[in-house]
Amino acid sequence: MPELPEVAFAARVLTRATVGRKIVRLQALHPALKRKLPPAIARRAAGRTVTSVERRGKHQLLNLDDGSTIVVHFRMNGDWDVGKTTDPLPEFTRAVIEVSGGKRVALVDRRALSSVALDRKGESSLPKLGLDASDKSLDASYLSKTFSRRSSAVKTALMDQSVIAGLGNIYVAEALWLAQISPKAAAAKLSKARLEKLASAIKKVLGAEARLPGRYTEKKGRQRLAVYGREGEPCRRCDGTISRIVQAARSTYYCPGCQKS
DNA sequence: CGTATCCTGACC
DNA sequence: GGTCAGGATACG
Repeated sequence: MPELPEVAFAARVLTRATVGRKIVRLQALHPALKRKLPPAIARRAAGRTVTSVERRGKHQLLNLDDGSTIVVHFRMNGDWDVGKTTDPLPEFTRAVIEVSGGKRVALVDRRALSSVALDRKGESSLPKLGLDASDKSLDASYLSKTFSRRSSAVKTALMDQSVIAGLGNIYVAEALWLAQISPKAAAAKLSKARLEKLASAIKKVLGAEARLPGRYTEKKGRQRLAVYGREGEPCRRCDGTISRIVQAARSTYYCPGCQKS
């Protein structure tokens, strides 16, 4: 369930479950997660109080009262399951945060690609992130500035978290369709007018997702996607047919009829 | 820049 | 049994 609106939602769930509470136990259960969070490191979080939860791009940060931070990334499939300490852990639980009051938050991720790290005060395992995709100041001049130095296709540029933090494969496809820009278009060569269209398309796509009930992972949610996962289906805007290509080893869906370079 | 890789389940 | 998956990064 990645993509920014879902991570924003997850961060709110995490806030309600943990802020103001003391961490009783932090533990990675799966070997792949233990590599980044070995038991000896995880134990440092015990006894600390969660002061706040932040989201940066698709990372969730739990700030603790000694200045350390638990940094979580869901990658492809991660999600929170909030329950009581006495509840059985859901299937595919990869890490657990137990807090005072008998609550526990389980990180559920069948692929085990999620990551949890504990940074000491002053450390940061966060990569360099660009402007947050939901930031109001995202506009054509920001896009123009960051695109100018790169030779990549606009789709690849938008997926780069150091350019814009929080955009994933689905919303990039949807935003490009809305803006009528081909994913193959060279990022650096887009006109200011088209970048303006793109910036407002990004806002529109993220805004709509944040407001609507249900998620795109559900059948109902999929219906509002114009191109993602719709190879071979008719375009909603022109008489073209949605095609799928591969860019940077990821699927790209678009309409060759109305999305131009 | 593109490609391989982490990991495991779901689906054809 | 093969292929695919919404992410990110290390590598060539």
